[in-house]
Amino acid sequence: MLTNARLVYQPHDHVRCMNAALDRAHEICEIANVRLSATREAILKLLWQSHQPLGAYQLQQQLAKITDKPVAPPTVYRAIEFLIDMGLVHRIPSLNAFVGCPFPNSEHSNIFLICESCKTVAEISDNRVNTLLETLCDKAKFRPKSQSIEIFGLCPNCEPGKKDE
Amino acid sequence: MLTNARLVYQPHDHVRCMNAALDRAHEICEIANVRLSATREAILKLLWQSHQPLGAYQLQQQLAKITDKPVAPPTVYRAIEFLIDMGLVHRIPSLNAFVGCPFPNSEHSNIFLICESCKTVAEISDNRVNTLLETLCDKAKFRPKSQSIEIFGLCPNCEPGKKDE
DNA sequence: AATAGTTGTGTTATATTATAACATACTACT
DNA sequence: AGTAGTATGTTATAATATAACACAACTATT
Repeated sequence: MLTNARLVYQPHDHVRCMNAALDRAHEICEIANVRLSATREAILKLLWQSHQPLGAYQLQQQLAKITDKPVAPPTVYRAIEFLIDMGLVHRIPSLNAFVGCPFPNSEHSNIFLICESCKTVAEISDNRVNTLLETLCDKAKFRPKSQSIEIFGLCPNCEPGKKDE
Repeated sequence: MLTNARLVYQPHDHVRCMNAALDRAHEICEIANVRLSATREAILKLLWQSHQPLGAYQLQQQLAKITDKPVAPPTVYRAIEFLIDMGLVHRIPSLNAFVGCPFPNSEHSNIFLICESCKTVAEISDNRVNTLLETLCDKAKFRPKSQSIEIFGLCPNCEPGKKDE
């Protein structure tokens, strides 16, 4: 099992967290021989400002703040598309929003824990879930290609009463 | 485990399928003492025309065809919201579309098998998945409230080569 | 360094999905 | 019939996403 839940739910050196993600991104793009252009890197960096997903238009706005020349929606969507294709970013369908992927090299498809209060998203990658779902698909004679598992609820910081025990 | 996969993937008496769903809906609304108005029933019926999900604007168009007075989007969305609240319909977030729920009385949260070719959606309800996901949430100290599990791939009818063996 | 081919971005317009806000109509109960 | 509650009509607009074509930047080769 792979997860960034502990990290996400605790105060941590987020700058390091972000830099690690950016470093991984550079590596991955280098290996794949594709360009992590300025726009693409900027979008990725914005997505790593926090563990809350951002919508395309939020990204557009924030990009306008830090750049001189504001960009139009297609540019944002193209950058996002690239990052998703490279496995560096995930789309959270039910939120129409995007979040940086904490372990882009993992083969496993991922589970998102979405806090309904603070909107923080943690990710879990677990083989048992995949195996179980594959078994179910098999029984149904369905051939799975990809999946999206979103769990909504309250993260430990927003859970009323006990914060950490 | 509960599923409508077998049914969905095989030729079946769909009129009966639909009528059963409508009957269930009437029952459920009666018990809950809420109104399954004409518009609401029409929308539900449209969603049960097939096992392919429909978007809000597709529903609007189809409704316009069978009714004399076309309705505006809010009416469609309100009907959908009602049906979702009653557990009679599901939203498929990644498709921005809606589909009739085959076992509205089930407590379990559901898994959608979405065929990328014919768009058919089958549903599975399985306790082991829920249990496993709860265990994972527990470890992450995340309190789950609801979930959405979408699996994309090919249904047996669209799987190239072997149709049924 | 000039060229051509590829890849990335700019720009404009528009499609698609969803909701806010307020007015009116319907329904069930007394 | 009157009234409270529920459902729908209507208008406008917000929010999300993409199509289509022009231009620019990068890369590899000569």
